[in-house]
Amino acid sequence: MTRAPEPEEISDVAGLLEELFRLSRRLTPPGNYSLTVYSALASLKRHGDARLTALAAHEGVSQPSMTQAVGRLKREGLVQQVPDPSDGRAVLISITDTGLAALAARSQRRSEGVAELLAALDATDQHSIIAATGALRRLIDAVPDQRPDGK
Amino acid sequence: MTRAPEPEEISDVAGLLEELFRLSRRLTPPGNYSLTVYSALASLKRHGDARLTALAAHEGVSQPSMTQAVGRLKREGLVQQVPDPSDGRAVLISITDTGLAALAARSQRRSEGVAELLAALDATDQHSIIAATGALRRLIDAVPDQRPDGK
DNA sequence: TATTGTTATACTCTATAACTATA
DNA sequence: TATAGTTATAGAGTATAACAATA
Repeated sequence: MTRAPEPEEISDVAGLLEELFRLSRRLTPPGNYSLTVYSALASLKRHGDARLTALAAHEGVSQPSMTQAVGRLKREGLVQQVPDPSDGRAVLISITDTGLAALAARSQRRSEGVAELLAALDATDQHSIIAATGALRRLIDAVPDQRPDGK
Repeated sequence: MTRAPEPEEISDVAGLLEELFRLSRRLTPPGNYSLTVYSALASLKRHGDARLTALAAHEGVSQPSMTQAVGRLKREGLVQQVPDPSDGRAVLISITDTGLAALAARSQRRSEGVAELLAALDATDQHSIIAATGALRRLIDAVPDQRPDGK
C-alpha cells in the first residue's frame, strides 16, 4: 500500500478533475456570481484579508480581472476595500458580514445538491469520497499561487 | 461504516467541489479551448456521437452556446457534423481523429500537472484519492442531464 | 526602477429571444 | 403545434497593454 501511483492512476485522477468541472458548473445556477468571484470570497473567509494582487495570484487570474471581480463585490457590499496603512500603493480586501451570509447561503444550496447526488451512491462509495476529502483539499493546497508575471 | 453521511461531511464535499474549480483552471493554460469545449469533446469520445441538443443538455449549457462551441471545433477539424438520416431537423456530432489526438495531448499535459501535485502528498493521501476516483466518477454520472427548458 | 493597482480595449463564453426548417 | 438547430444581440469574464501613484 506504499507503492507510488501508476501512470494510469494519475491519468484517471486527471480525467476525473476534468469531469468534476462539469459537476461544479451544474451546482452553480446561472445568474449567480461566477465561480471565480465565489472562490475569491471563500478565500477571503478562509485565509483572511488579502491584497488584490495576492488574491489574483491565488485564484490564478490577472490583476485587472480581479480588480473587476472585487469591484462588483464591493458595489454589492460583499467585500470592503481599504488602503493598506503600511503601503500607500496597496489595498486590503476583506469580506463583510453580508459577504459571509452570501457565502453561507450559497454553501447551503450547494450542499443540498451534493446531498442528492451522494444519496444516489451506495454506502461504500459515499464513504470513500468522504474519506478522500481531506486528501483532495491538500491536493488543492499544493497548487502554487501564480506569480504575477510568470517569472 | 454503514452510517449515512453527516451534514458536516456533505458540506465538506460541497466546499471541496468549489475549490476544485480553482485547481481545474490552473491546469488549463489560457489560450486553449475552454473547459466546456473540452468537456464536450471528452463526452463525444466517451459516449459516442450525439445530437447538439443532447450535448448541450449533458454539459449544462444552452443550445446556442453549444452551437457556437461545436462551430469552433468544426472549423478546426476536431469534430464533424452530419445530418441525422432519421430526422431532417437534427444533426449528429462526432469526434474526428484530430479531435481524439487533441484530447490525448491535453490529457497528457494535465496528467503531468496532476502528477506534480500528487507528488507533494504523502502516500496515504495519494492512495485515498486514487481509491475514491471510481466513486467520484459515479457521483458525476449521477448528475442528470439538464432538460432543455427546465420543465 | 520596481511594484500596486486601475483604465482602455478586445475576444471568448454564455444567455435569451427571434427565426427557419422539419416532424 | 412542437422540436432541432441557427442567428442576432447583449452581458459577464478574461487577457494584454498602457497608465498613475507609491516604494
